[in-house]
Amino acid sequence: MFSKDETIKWFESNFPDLNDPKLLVEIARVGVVQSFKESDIIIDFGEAIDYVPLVLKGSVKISREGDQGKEIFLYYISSGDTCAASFSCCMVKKRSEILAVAEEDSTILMIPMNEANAWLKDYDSWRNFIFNMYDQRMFSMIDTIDRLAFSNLDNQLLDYLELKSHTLRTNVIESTHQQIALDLNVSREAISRLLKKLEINGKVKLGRNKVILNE
DNA sequence: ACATTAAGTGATT
DNA sequence: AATCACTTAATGT
Repeated sequence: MFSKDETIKWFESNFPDLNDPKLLVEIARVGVVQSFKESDIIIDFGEAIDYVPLVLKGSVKISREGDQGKEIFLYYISSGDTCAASFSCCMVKKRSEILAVAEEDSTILMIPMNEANAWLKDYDSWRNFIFNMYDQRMFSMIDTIDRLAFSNLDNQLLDYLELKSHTLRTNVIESTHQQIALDLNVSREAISRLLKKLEINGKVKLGRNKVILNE
């Protein structure tokens, strides 16, 4: 473990935005430093969350429980981050919707949620910090969703259609699936199946030898 | 009507 | 995601 002074120093270098001296004193007063080994479970599904974790060292993988108990990766938090989800869980006094596992050996400063909550109104720097975290996590989640929802080829195909439509100044693209497939170096079947999806999603309309790009 | 070519589909790896 | 094998649909002669 680490002394209070060491913790504060470490804290200051990792969380430069939290530089309010009074806030640092508070953090030192109520914060508890905990160490985790790689793949240790920090927060499990359904566990009550009564503290906000601030990562001093290492990194933590946050996932959600999926359909058949499968883990769905949400995002990583690492030095200088906190888990936005844990905070929202605290606020509504719910049990954990998420699973937090140490990705590597990690050191985490636990802030009891009562304090974390009170600081929101007492310290601008704390409030900004938490809101920034929400913002960042939101974007990193959107990124991961994008990667899951659309394979490279989806976007490639849409780009291809849009480019062609733009250069030909028409949204009716007269080419066969086979031609498109050749241009994109994939099999004809792959194109047929993707176009079908795009049609179902209302992006295009299909006809023989043509693809009509919707607005 | 028939042949040809394009597109859709399921299975397999 | 590729390949295969097959079906179904559209189109030309």
